[in-house]
Amino acid sequence: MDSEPKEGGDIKRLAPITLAEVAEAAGVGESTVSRVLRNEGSFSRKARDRVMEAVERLGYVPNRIAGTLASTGSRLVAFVIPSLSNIVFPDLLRGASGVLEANQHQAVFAVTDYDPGREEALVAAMLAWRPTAVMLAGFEHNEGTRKMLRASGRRVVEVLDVDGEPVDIAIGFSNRAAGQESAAFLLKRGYRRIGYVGHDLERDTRAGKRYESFCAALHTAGFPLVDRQINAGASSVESGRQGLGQLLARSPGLDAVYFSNDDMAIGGYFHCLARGISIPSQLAIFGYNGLDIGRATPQPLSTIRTPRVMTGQVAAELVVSNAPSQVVDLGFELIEGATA
Amino acid sequence: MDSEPKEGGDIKRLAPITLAEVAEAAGVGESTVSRVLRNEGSFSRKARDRVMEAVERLGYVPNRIAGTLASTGSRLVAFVIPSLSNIVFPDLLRGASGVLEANQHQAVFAVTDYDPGREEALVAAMLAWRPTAVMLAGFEHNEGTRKMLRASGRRVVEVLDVDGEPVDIAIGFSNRAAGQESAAFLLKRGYRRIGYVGHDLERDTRAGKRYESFCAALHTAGFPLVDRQINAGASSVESGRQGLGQLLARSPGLDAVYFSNDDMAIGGYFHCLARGISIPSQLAIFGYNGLDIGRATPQPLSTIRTPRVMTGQVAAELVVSNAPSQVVDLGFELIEGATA
DNA sequence: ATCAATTTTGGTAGCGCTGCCAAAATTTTC
DNA sequence: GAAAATTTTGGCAGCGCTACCAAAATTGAT
Repeated sequence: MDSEPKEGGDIKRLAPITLAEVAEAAGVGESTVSRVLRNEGSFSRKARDRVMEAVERLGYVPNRIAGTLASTGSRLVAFVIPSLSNIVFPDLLRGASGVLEANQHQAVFAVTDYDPGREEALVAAMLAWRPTAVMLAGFEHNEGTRKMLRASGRRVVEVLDVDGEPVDIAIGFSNRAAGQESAAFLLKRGYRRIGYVGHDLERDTRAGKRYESFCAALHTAGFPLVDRQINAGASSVESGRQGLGQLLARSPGLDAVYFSNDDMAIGGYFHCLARGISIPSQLAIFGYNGLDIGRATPQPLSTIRTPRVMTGQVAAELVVSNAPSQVVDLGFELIEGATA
Repeated sequence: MDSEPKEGGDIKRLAPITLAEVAEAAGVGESTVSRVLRNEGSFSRKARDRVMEAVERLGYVPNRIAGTLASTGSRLVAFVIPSLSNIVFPDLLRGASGVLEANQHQAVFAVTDYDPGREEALVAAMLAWRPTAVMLAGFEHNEGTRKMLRASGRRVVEVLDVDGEPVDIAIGFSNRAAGQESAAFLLKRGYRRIGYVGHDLERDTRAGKRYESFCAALHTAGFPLVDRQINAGASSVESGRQGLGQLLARSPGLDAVYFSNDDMAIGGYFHCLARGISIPSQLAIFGYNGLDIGRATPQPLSTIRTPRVMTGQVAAELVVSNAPSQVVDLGFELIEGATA
């Protein structure tokens, strides 16, 4: 094997087959081939058969680059997401990709790593493909990003949050309400000395919103947050485990801990298992996301289940159907579980 | 809000700015603008400044569709992956996307749901974008898929496996070796009555390869697999938990269980926790993947850690550098852990 | 100052397809 | 059977950009 990229045994062509070649081979005009392949306009059954035969025989694959340039609409949908480590985003992509594929669209994505500057650069790169829509996480974007999006003439969908002013469409659930309800639940259960373990809130602004409204609700109820441990970096099971260890070392009297998400909460759960802290009698644990793993633990995790996959589905559906600007609140479900 | 998609306050343009308009505004020729923006060929400092000023002022975003059609190479890399639920694939995408973004490429993806027919259709859809490369999981593809890929003139990268005949490039690790080493490890530790809990092996052919070579190794050693529980559907913690329950109900005398991956193994771990089965003295557990969560459990999971993110990185690097056809075995690492 | 070498510049022909239109073929109507 | 209505068809401009080339401007050598 040498540096030559391809040298494919049988079929060796530098340039792929073009529509003109198919037309030639089928003995029809280019327009007819185009119409048949897009199943648009009118053509005779005979023409159709001859075209299809030629397409088959030559192994023709249409060039969407050219097609897009000539027509309008790229049938590409761009996702500019903060991360792929946080299961939230694969779930979102999963929901969307099914719908997109069923509608002959393709998903393009790029990962910002929670950096608004990168987000701006990546949005620009994405817009260069003239996508049908751009999907972003949440509402916190640079002014430059927002301006570019507005000027782009593309659909813009901000997902996984509804607490903000959308550029065009927003689909998700209220992180503020989630934080508030989590607090209400813990209070209702009688917990009073409540702590928090979270990851980098500067970057994950949705987690930040949950935290803020959680604290506010506790405060209003007269039982303000006792202590918190906020670890740098992304959320992870390990971070949650260590975080709870550090928190409890400082504040041993806590009776419940709210985690920034389920990954962190599962880590906390493991800490308790390892230390023999009984849940929930000695310490209650509450998460966010409603991951599957939380249902398989010996005690099901108390958490809030968010419709992440459905967010992706609905986002994709609105985009392919060219729906009007709107905010769709898909809500969430509080899972009582057995850890709080 | 009504059905009108956009009506963006200030900037209202149906068609985005074109390069010709920038040239006009900057008082230079189109070619100059093109050269400046691609930073290719030569141009004076003065020309550069005028172009950049106009670009800035007009908010010009180049049209890559047109650029690609006129030149060669779309700077798109297509991923046709089986799933987004299995963390393996987000990890792969994560590794690749960083490298791609750093090299001005974009990732497009589609999800086959482990269906070779869908894979074929999606590969065709992807090839329509004339991507720089197509990345696929493993070697098990329809003949039609393979033929299309060979005829496409694109780079083809088959990832996450090296046990097979690549179309062009293969990067990953040996699933057969992993199965074999897992068996050797359990035997070395003295386990003799070994079972297996897995998910749908027809579809996840890489898990199937591990299973086969695991069984073969046990057989060779004279301690063939005692029993197995194979659940339909994708792998999940819940499936692993239930699977182990069913397996142990049938074969209570097992002293070790090999799981199709870490998700399943963690499920098994939870089953043991819930039933008070002590690990590893009563039952040993061994997984595959080396997920982070397995390091945070009270007893670290015994497993094989695979370089999934690095697979993505290397795949992307080879593609952007137009490396020759080759097979890259990234190997794996056996984590002794505390569960086996 | 003169001519050669070099750098910078703009015009223009496509890239492969779709959209438009008028021409050709077919069907319907009287 | 002729005229009108309808369906089917092919030619060609042009989508926005890059590649190529020749012309213009600048620099260097003598």
